[in-house]
Amino acid sequence: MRVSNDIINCKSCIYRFMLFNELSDSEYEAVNSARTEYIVKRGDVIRQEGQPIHSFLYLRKGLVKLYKTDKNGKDQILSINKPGDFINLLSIFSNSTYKYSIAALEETLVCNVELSALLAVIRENSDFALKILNRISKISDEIIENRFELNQKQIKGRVAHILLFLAEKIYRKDTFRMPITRREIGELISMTTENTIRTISEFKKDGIISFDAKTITIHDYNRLKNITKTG
Amino acid sequence: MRVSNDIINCKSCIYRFMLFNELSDSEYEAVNSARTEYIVKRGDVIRQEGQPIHSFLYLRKGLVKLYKTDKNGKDQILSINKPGDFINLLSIFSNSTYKYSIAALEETLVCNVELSALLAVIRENSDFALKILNRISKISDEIIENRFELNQKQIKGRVAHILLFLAEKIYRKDTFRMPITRREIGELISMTTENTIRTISEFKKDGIISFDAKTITIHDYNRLKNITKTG
DNA sequence: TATAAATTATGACAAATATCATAGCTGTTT
DNA sequence: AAACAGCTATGATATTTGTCATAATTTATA
Repeated sequence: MRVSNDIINCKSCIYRFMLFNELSDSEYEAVNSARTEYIVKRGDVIRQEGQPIHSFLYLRKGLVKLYKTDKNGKDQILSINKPGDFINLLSIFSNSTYKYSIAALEETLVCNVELSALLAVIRENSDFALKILNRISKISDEIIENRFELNQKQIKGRVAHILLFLAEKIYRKDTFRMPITRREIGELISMTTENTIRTISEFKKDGIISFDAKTITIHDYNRLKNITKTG
Repeated sequence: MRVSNDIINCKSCIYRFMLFNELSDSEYEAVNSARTEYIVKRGDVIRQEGQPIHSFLYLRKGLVKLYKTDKNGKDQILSINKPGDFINLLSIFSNSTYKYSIAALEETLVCNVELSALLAVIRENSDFALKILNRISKISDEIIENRFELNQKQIKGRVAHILLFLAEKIYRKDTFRMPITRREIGELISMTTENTIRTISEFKKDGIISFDAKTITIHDYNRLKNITKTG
């Protein structure tokens, strides 16, 4: 019952919300009663760099980006998060204010747990604390691993990497509505919008993908995977 | 007494080893008795990607690099660590084997705490667990922030960033023995060795720095800082 | 100390990426 | 439906970075 209450809309959630199964009934109630939810739409900024941190945030539905704006006003996107992800875990324990911004890429259901409730449970339950340590390490591993991968690729490999990520990790489908603009892909891979567009057009010309204004279809996974390795 | 036992050779250690001051005497003894130390010299690999994780590692003296080798056999350096730093904290809680390699950049005194002893203390002492959470978040913040900074700079800005890091964060001196080769600087900033060398030579020609085979001196901090902003 | 190996240095050229300009397309608002 | 803003598209050109070659210097080692 507890689990079904927390699982929405995403296969991987079963695995992800297991975190809460570490808790006793009373601990779970403590977290749950400190929880609020709200819906945001594409473009809404959920949290902004510099804002104070009051809560622990996770997604029940939708898609968000974690990003940071540099001094030239350009954004760099650190990660894209899906239902079940704890989207501000990296910030909670190291800073009193956000180091990154979070914005919705589509209609998104955000859950808010009062930070004090989470901290109380961590204090009570050391196994839960270790689970949090594990989760936080994995999140940071993923971001670091991602930058490591991108750094050894040129633009074609980087774009291919993102397209595969969307198809395999986010949508688990060959055809999907593109959740991010070409500019945002550029912000993910640290390339200009123009060259990102050029690269995607080239993939289309080569028959690897096809797309219209709304959706994109991946036709040749092998070739795309090859490009992430060689390009 | 406990503190003096843990402070060696580095101003920032007083701050850093405060972590252990969270512990009761018996907890501290548990950690301390599970501790061994050994000395390694420049080039020695302390831990290698893929090795199983048995211990918690920190430095009492020296300098190490955390790095990862890509499929072309090229290294990317994620961070440089100094005395007081916990050099494998990111790996401990997320994986059973190392995701990064660690190697000494100079003669280094490494401390090893049996992982089981650390975990036992974390289980007993939730404030200590929170401190570990804080530390791990800061480490990952630093690495991510670093990549964010580098991504918005061209080669001159990146090299300047590293030189300032060495002078201000590691040595706190204008003149110091260069701990890393030009190739390693390139591996830190994701640029080729040749272009890294060219850039450093250019700084010399411009009078911003001077160097011989062993040491380097920074003459114009302002100009170097400016380059990190504009370049 | 002699020799080898790695590092630093520099030039010429190739390749990748950024920049600037312009235009068509799509979706939103009035 | 018209007007607008933002996104996609593409060409021309400039800039940045990488690659390859070669040599001097430094460091490590026999």
